[in-house]
Amino acid sequence: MKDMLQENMDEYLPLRDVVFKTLRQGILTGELKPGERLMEIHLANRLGVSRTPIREAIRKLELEGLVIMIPRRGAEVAQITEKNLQDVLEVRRALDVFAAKLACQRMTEEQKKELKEAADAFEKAIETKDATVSARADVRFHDIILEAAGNDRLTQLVNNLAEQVYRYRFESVKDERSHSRLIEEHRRIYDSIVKRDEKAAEEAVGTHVDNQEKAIKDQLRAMKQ
Amino acid sequence: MKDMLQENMDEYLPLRDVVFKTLRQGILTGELKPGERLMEIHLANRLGVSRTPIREAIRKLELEGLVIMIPRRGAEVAQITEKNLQDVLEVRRALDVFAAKLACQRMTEEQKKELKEAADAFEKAIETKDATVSARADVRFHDIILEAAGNDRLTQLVNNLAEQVYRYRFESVKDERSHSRLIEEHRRIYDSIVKRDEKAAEEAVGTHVDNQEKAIKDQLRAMKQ
DNA sequence: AATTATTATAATGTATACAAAGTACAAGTT
DNA sequence: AACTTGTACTTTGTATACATTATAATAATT
Repeated sequence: MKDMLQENMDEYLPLRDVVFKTLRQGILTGELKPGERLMEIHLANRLGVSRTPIREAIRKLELEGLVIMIPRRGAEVAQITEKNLQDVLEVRRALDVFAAKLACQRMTEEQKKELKEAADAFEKAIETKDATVSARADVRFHDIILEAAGNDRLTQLVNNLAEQVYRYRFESVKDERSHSRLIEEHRRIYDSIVKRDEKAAEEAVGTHVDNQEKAIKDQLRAMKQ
Repeated sequence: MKDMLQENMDEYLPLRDVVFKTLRQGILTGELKPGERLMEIHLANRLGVSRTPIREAIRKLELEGLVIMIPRRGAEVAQITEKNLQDVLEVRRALDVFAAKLACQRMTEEQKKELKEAADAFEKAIETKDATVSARADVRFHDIILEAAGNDRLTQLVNNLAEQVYRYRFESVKDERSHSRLIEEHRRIYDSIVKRDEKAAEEAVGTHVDNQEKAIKDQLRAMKQ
């Protein structure tokens, strides 16, 4: 009874958090374009709230690096420069590799089973050629590794960094030419982690992220023209 | 003339940022203790501002992980659990090691000179036995390595993580028994980076952070009693 | 015609107001 | 004595108001 109450409590979300999620989604999906100004009154009207929750959401986006503040002019969606993207990808690679290493040391038998299921589900998802389904399965696979790494801060940082390049990654899963490569890479990652072979896992994740990086950069170059 | 104006423009800081820095400082120095509630009206009165800048500052602290929000109850200073500290230190170690590796690849001759100066300054600072001066010199040394790594996102993350353990690190520099060890470690880091010996640099930074970690944990255990 | 002033408009920065939820404590009930 | 119930009070969540600064468009001047 008390538990049920506790559960339903979770449903309450302050407007600032709703706005935060909405704006972040908008930025990541590209609905809000880099350089676009985020004007409080406009957003408030559009979302049907007052300026206060908007402002508080923007403060969080600011710290996350998704918007930049110009004093007395307001917020605008952060530009993704090539250097910036490079920096994010570089750090993400390091952290993903580190997560794989930790996962080798800490993964439980239960998690091994989950990882196997996720790997299988990913291969099936790829076959459906539904990019959304594949992307979700891909996320699930990596989430299990992160969970196995057992470091909440690491999880938070990797997820945040992944978010910053989200708009591009989706496209990379779409590209059918890379499907067999993706499956192969996941298999190598799975095998090495299950064997607790740290060096192999680090290497497998490293090349996996490298390839993703290449795909993203191709994408970016294509977009520029 | 325009430049001067530009410069003076920088002096303007929105109250929210002043409050943000003030509160963060308060948390990191321990003036605001873990578990302590941050009540908006009290803080507003104490700092002589309205609730609005306070709230916006809290939103940023929330995302930084320095305060936690309890819905409809407000913010309180985040507890540092042992697990949490462990997680932060673990990630910080990985990123610091990574920064050293990048620094080996990218450090310019100019930066090498700066690093030498910083290393010398650190040794002199240690001799003065003034903990504040030593700590500052220590920060300077590590900042140069980060700068040489040439990755802004990495710099941001490392600084943020360092901040989370700041309240303990200060104490570790104070402990005179560790002085010779610190000097020795800095020398090894300096030497390996200048030689662009990635493996050695990674190892040197690794043990440096490990030792720091031990010191912090001793500190924490001592505080508990 | 180009450039500077002027002025109206709109946006941010900050403070305040008000409603809803949470807290604590006293009074009443079993 | 333990447990509700009620009530005053505090605090957050949200909206709005006001002041200051930026923006843009028009008029005035060279």
